[in-house]
Amino acid sequence: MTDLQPTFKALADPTRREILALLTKESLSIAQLAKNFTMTRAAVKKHLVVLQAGGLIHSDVDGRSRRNSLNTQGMAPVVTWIESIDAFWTDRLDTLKSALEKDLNS
Amino acid sequence: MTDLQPTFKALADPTRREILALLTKESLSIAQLAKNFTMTRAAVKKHLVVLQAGGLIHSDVDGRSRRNSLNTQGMAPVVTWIESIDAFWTDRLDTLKSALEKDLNS
DNA sequence: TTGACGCAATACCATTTGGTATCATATACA
DNA sequence: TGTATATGATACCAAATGGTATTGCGTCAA
Repeated sequence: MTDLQPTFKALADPTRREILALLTKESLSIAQLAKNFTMTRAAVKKHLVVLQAGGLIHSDVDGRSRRNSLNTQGMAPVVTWIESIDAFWTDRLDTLKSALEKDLNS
Repeated sequence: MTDLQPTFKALADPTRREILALLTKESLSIAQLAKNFTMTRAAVKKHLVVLQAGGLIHSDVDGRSRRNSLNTQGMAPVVTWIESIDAFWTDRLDTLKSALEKDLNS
């Protein structure tokens, strides 16, 4: 059984969800991300650490900067858990997953 | 735009997720739920309040007891949000695929 | 080599959170 | 009625959390 906690915890903060939403558009450095918020870069950095612990992003060194990118595969444990709670969502989520798998295999 | 925060917050605690898992099998009173944990009944009650605020359960009076039941519809905002993140991912894969094909053909 | 720039790390602070303990309220039943 | 049972509500505590401020470390460019 994978550890769901870090991922659920990462998703529980609105700032972190907004960071993820921003990263869906493009990979961004901390400074670029921080421009979207009123808080300091250090605060944004802390959120990135939590997101990384949840397996939702990864960051790669790029010169003296650092590119933070989305890792939607990290959402998999959450999706699986939701499925386990009620079969109602299984169909909807299965459709979503097949779409992803289709893309991955094509 | 529905308020995702109460639901994500409700899901962020392992005890609360376990309560939801227990409620998938049957509706339970606070006392019955509390038997599954080492914490006090009052602590379980607090978790139930948070789950209710997240729209994930509802509780109906039943004599001097109270039946707590799962409300899987409450998961809808979360699923929708995840879809919004994943929808990007499929697009992103398409972009990547086109870029690769372009590279291969050049 | 020397700044300047971007990020990392740490100390520190206020607030939130998960928990207990305790007391109050409502209902079933002898 | 009176008592036991189940829940509700509140005060309080320790730890986690989200934030700032500050300091230090690499890396690019003149």
